[in-house]
Amino acid sequence: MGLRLYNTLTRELEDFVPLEIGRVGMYVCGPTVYGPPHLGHGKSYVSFDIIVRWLRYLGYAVAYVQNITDVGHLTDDADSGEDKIAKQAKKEMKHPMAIAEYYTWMFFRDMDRLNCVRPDISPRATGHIPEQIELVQTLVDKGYAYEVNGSVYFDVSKFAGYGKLSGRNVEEMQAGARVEVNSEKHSPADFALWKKAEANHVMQWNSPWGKGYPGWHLECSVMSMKYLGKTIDIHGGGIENQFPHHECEIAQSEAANGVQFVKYWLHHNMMTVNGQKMGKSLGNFITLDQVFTGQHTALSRAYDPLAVRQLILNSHYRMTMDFSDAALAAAQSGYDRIAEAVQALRNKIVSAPTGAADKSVLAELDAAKAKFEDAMNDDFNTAIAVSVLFEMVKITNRLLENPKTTAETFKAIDVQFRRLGGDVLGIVPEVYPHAATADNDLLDYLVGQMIQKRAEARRNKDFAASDAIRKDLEARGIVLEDKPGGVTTWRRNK
RNA sequence: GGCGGCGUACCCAAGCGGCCUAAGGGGACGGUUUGCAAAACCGUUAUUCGUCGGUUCAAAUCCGACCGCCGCCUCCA
Repeated sequence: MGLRLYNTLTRELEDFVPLEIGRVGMYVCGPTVYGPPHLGHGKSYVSFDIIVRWLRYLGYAVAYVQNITDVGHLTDDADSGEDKIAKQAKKEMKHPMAIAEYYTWMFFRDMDRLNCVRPDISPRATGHIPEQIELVQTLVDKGYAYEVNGSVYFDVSKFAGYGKLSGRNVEEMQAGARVEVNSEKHSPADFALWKKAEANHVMQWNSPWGKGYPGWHLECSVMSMKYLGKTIDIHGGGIENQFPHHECEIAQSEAANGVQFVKYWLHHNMMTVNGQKMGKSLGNFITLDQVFTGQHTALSRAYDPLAVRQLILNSHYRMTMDFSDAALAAAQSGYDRIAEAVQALRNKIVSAPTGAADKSVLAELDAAKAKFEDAMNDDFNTAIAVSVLFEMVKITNRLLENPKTTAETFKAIDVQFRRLGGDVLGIVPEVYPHAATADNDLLDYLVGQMIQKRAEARRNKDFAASDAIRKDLEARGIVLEDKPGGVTTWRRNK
């Protein structure tokens, strides 16, 4: 079975056929950098990270572009209100570019912690002002846009396909529109390509229409075209951007180029808190950093970034996910369970007897892999994919109890964990941060000394002393576990 | 008002016409193991999928109505 994905444009599950054999151009709408990234960003970019990773697993050479919006757009409606980055800049008494710089850094930091692969290109909107002006000019020249008083608007009535992505038509929208009519526009549905800047607007550029700044929708069209071409395979983003943002991107791009802009539109759904969308505007968001440090009243503890990732993968990307501390705690427990098994497995490879890998285990692994691949090919069903990892955990634990299991058998399982759990899902790291290996040698030695002291106390039936040692270590985040055969292992439990 | 989506066990969540008397995780309870823990293992926890109808040999899955919740139509992941 090949890859099938849900295309928002056609509202159907479609076979994935790239424009060019073996290559995929993928553009994902990035964040506007005026605040710390929150759990919603996590769901968004983990979702697309998985898609990129899966395409690469399938052998495609993927060019992954994800922009950074560092020009503030407007806080209330399309034609008035304040630039959000400028607003934050005033608040922090910094230059808008300093704000963008700082939150861009924070975004990358948190995405790295979530184990998202970096985009191949992270273009900034401010780095593409000439190209944006060029596109506006093209649209004016072709008669799709008009200038009024230093601002340029796209004339929606000139573009027949407007509404094809979101399934709306202009008349219906106007009936219930919440937007105040802007007198400059020919029609309320028209949208700004270029806005005239007032003198006190910090971010502004020269243009054929005077000093101004670009409209929000413009950057994605421009950067997508510049780095991936006039028609791209995949464009991703949040469902809330389906309209107007993506609809406007299509109108601009197709009007200018005369060819289809995007073949497959992929939209992920929102993260909610108590059933309400989590958003910067709503102020109900929990930042990723707060989750990783436990610094939020809604959280009972700090969570592993990869446990957050696992929580996100636990549901389908097109479904809303209601966030709760309990759900995250459950994901953390599940993550720990996989981590325990994988670490035990890797430790065992060293001491297990040599010999050929067990054929029946290899067959089980193949069956698991097939199930995993089918699930991922079915519109990226990560929930099933994660469940396959748990099946592998079961196999692992079963074999760990059998002293005859060979190192080759364990190696085969580890390879599959690395491939599916690591390369694809990104929830099984190459090396666990707190694993008793490598640079933790000294700690391993010291804890080993304590384990010996405790073993001695236990031999003397001095359980008070042995329990004291265990409690003491536990208070410092080190858990001792007595395994069958008189072996005691340790692990960290922050 | 228009457009879209969701409602599955105590919680999260997959399944989208027959292999479903419904994956997987968490939790809870019982058992094995253990000096005690921890971890692991075994077992139990939805004859039922918001409600009511309909289509079908067959429905959680399709259709209709109703109830509840959410998103978009203003910036937003």
